[in-house]
Amino acid sequence: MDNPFQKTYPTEAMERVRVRFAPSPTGFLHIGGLRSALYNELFARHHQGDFILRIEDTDRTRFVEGAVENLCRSLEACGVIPNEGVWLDKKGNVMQRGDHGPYIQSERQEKHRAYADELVKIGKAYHCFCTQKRLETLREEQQASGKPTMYDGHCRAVPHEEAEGRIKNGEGYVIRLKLPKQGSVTVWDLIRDDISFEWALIDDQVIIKSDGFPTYHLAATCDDHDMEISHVIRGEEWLPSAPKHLFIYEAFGWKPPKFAHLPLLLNSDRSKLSKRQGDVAVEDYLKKGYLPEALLNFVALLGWNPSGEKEVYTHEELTAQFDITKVNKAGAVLNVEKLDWLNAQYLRTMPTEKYLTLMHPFVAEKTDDGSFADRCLLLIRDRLTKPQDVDELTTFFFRDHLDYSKAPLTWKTQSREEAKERLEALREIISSMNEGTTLNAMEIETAIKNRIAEKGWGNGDTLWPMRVALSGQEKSPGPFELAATYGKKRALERLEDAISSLS
RNA sequence: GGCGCCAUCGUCUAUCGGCUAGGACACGUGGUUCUCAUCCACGUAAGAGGGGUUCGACUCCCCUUGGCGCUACCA
Repeated sequence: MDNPFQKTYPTEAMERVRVRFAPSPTGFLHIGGLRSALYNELFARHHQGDFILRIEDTDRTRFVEGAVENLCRSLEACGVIPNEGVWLDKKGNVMQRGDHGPYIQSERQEKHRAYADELVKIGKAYHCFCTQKRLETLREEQQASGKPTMYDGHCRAVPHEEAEGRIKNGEGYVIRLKLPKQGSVTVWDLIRDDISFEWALIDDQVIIKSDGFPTYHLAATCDDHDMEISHVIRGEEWLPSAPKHLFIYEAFGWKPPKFAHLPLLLNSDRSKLSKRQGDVAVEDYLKKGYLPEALLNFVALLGWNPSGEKEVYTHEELTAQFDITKVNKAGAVLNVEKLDWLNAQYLRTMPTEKYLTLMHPFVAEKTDDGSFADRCLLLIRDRLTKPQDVDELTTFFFRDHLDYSKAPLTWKTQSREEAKERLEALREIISSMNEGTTLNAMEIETAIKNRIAEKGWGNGDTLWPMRVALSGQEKSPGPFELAATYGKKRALERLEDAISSLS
């Protein structure tokens, strides 16, 4: 009854949901960007709408070669795929699709220009001839006298004809919004409800720079309108400029979209997530071997959750449950340990075939024996957090000989003679076993446990030497599994090595 | 400085006025066990402070404090 979102949320009747992720191509896809993209995508899919990728490259000084391709690849790797806008074809070329193009902002410059001129014409914007120098001095003065630093409206009063003349004379200029000087404006946000701002405190924003390019404020707003964007879901850093955007919609008599400003992702010290403190690039996480599904799951739950006690969600489940109004207002600290845990969950529960296919590249160079490699991978599955851990966990499998100086072959206070005696017995048991193609861990266990019982030995004084003989490690998978994984021949070679090292 | 946003375990969060404040990660203890890991069980741990409103506030309102964002011809 008193839910403010019932105003018109989630979508007005018959309205087509169209949302966009609009990054600027300054390098790589930021993990926070991935979350923004995901929330947009989830919202769109949930409401059977469109998810558009638009590239905001109006700042030519910040453009990075290859960044667009990079962005697309990271999104695709994570399965957050736009159905409209910029995409990469099979050869990796940047392409565009949809009837609302172009989707690369720099290609829309003429439209932006026309909109800006229109705003000037209807008295909602004006040409400003103030030099950088003047603006600097102004700012310094304001700072010195403790006043808010903002444009003083110096060129607001320049008559149209004079402005035309000065432009004709080649004088440099920008176009600024002619914002109201009094009253207030209220932005309605799906996550934060109503937020009010005093017009008097908002700067006359530059919408066309002296290089003729539009700024974000004009370009994004006009493009959102042209592309019939219904909901603008973006980072919280845009909240303070939302009134300017609203002003443009109203100036043109356009119906504004609904806004949802997402909370920021934070470093562990609660500052805005930065490169300085760990990885922020999606590609870096992927390179480290984190699974896209895990990363997506992780990022989705940073600032939102479906309020059950479930932790692991598929993309489909996220889509079905996603509710933009349930997104948290507070920023969220990135907790890599939880990502590790999630990743491990995925590694353990995915189909075995998929697991092996995924992991194979990490051991492929170490052996030609594919079946042996698979057995090794299966054996370490429970001890894996990320694929890159594979190396550390498997190297001993593929060594010709193990270095037994690193871990004692003797258990606790056991004598070398006794350890050797046990290993010789084990060698005899295993060599008498019927191998087939591989040994079976259960059979080995039964045979060895029988012998232990028969002789009155202890588990520790038999199994420890065996396990270390096979692994060369203090910590490793169990001895029976190791023997089975090696196969009869290799297992016996290892035992032989260990026995001679005890002689 | 100005404007805005925010505030539950160390971290991510549940709670839409009734709470013995729930879950997950991390951490600790115990069990299984030759080791480690897995797995299972258990445990430590939170409503920033102060005022209201109310029979009743973690939940609503105000103030304070703290954190963050914006304050560019960057997005």
